[in-house]
Amino acid sequence: MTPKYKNVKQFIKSKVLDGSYQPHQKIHSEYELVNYFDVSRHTIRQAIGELVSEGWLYREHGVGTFCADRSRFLQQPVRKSIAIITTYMSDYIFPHIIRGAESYLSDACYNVILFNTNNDLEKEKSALENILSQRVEGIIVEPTRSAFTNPNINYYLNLENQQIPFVMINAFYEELEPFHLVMNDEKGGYMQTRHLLDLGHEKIAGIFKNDDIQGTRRMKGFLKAHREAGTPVDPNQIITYSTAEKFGKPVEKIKQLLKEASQRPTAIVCYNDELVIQVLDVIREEKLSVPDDISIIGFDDSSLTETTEIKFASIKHPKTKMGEDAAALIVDRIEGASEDRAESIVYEPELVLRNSTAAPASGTSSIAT
Amino acid sequence: MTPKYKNVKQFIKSKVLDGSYQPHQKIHSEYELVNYFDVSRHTIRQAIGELVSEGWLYREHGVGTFCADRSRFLQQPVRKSIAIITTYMSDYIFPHIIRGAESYLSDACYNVILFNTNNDLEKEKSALENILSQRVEGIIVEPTRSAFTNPNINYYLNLENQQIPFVMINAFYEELEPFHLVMNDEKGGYMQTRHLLDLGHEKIAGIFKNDDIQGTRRMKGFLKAHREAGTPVDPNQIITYSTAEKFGKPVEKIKQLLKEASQRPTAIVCYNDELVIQVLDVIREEKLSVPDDISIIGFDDSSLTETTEIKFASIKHPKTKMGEDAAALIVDRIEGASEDRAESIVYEPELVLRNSTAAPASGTSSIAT
DNA sequence: GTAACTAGCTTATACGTACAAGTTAAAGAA
DNA sequence: TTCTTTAACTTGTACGTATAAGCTAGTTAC
Repeated sequence: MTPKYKNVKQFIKSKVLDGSYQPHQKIHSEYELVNYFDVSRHTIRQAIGELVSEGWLYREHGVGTFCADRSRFLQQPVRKSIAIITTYMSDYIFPHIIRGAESYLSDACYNVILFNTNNDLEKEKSALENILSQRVEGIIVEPTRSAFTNPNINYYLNLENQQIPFVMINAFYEELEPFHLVMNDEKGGYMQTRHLLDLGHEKIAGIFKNDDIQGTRRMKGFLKAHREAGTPVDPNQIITYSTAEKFGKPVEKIKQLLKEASQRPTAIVCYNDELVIQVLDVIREEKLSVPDDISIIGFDDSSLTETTEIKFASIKHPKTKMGEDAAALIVDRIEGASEDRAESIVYEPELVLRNSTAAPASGTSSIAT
Repeated sequence: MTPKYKNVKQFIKSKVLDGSYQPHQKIHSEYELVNYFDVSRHTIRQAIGELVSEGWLYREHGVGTFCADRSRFLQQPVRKSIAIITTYMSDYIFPHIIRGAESYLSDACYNVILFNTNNDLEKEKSALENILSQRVEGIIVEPTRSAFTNPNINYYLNLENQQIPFVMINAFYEELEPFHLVMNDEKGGYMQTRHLLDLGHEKIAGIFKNDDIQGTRRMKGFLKAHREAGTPVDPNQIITYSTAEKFGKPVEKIKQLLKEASQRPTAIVCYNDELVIQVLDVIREEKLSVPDDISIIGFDDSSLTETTEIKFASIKHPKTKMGEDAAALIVDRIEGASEDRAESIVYEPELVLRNSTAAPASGTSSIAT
């Protein structure tokens, strides 16, 4: 005994095939079919539902069910694609990384598909789901909230199962041991701080982000430099902030430090150049001068170092080159030409001095407090 | 309110994608899911039914429902894609435009494929060829060297033939009469200049780009404001430059003007905020002060207006919103839901004042020199 | 004439019930 | 032990009901 819904299905299919239903023509309504076959609406819907999912029909809410146009079976070859997932694609140095990757990948005949997470794990999840459900050859990903355990870890493991290569840039989840391209952030933080210690500073404030690995590593370097120099670190001089607090907390905290002469540091190590810009505003407000009263140093050596009246020191970040390298690495792993050559890269930091650092005025000095 | 069965569907799909359900592994039974989600079995069956027809799962009568092995079947469900072609994707306000578009398009379930031209017509050509030879549903393009005739015009005409909709942002090729989203650049240039004229300035320098339409339009506004105010324009006070000359010519020319007191303008209208940053360096070099000696005004109201010690006036640019609008417009045209609603947008400029403009010191004024 | 409303159609979602049919493994009989 | 039965579970088919939501055309009100 064939099920009723299969009879209905066959009946409609025949009408499509013999031309009784022409493409885009409305077929009988569900209730008409209910009466015609003397079955329940559920049965009719089951038959139509399957025909829709098989491409014979399509439905329009409130209008009716229509015969599909099956003449379109032409599908052209699709170029291979690489997905890039970034946290804040429009800000700061990220666009440069993307441009580097785009440049390499378009030369290598790959499409670049872009996903932006806004540092939102839900968005990262939906990006990964999209990627897993299409054909993407590889992924360049900048991890979201890299200092914490990532709930999307399963998706990354599944990428490995499905042999879709991915590389992580700027930071990476330790537990995954993925291919990665990162700065030596600890050394970078060390170099920032060491430079200031060498100049004779003894009271150095450090402002670091605490929800990505870069921040915690740079702070580690900050502490290491102090330890090595035998200079004690005053916990009050360390300020940490999360991405959400970016535009409030660090500025307020540093303002407090600068206001009280007893607390005031003679130098400030900043997590990145964006932060330097914010801190410079505070310094101007307090009528202090750089580098006479306060030395300051940023990280990433972005174009911001040159935009203001104070051209400030920073640590060089590969930016565009990192994008290119990431693209090259992923293409290598896809095309498998050189299994051995493909490996992670740790970029060594480089100090770029400008006129924002100098020996401290006090201690030996003459500037009034 | 998303339907319940879609939630169930998404839940199961996530489990497949993140690998919780491995291929050929039995998933939870229908009644387990009924209890878990507290919905009827009908709802569960609807969700599973769709996932089966989409190839995520398969069922065995009397045994259970299983995760399908998608590894070879994977090529089928390709998401629709929109291409974005930009001139300088990493610089200045462009990343914000892209982010706006990405945000809208990912919500609307489109992939974003990125092409960067570096203002190189050859690259624009190869991007268009790529797009035409794949299945791309629509294009958002920022024209390359828009002030000149475009040799790639045939590709755009061919896009029209193939009924692939495109919209142009920031500028557009007049001869194509495409859908477009642009600033009212002439009015913007007019407002910059008018503000300075209203303050009493009579010798205003204008620095404009000459290889895109934005530049020529803004200059037109600059001239119109002068004409309307009855203030003659000294041709020596107008500086134009091409993209290639961006980092040399405008700075040198303005330096010449500022050095000679007889030529020195009391105010400067800049093509955009990036240029203001460069000009501010020259002003500092010449030991002039803003706004006492010189007023200055930028265009685009980018974050640069707040980075330096002088917070400068600018003309507001929609940036992220422009990206969103462009995406909405292209999606509208693809899905054809509202043929009449889809139309070009001209954004009206808005003057944002900060502390970079004031009445001129000489002439009628009281501010000490 | 036009605009707003409404009745009546369509499909969409969701609850319930019942029984059929296939599979599995434990319980019981040989 | 080995075979058979059966209980308990799985998915499959099929009915009924209700309400929501979208579209269209005709009617009404202005």
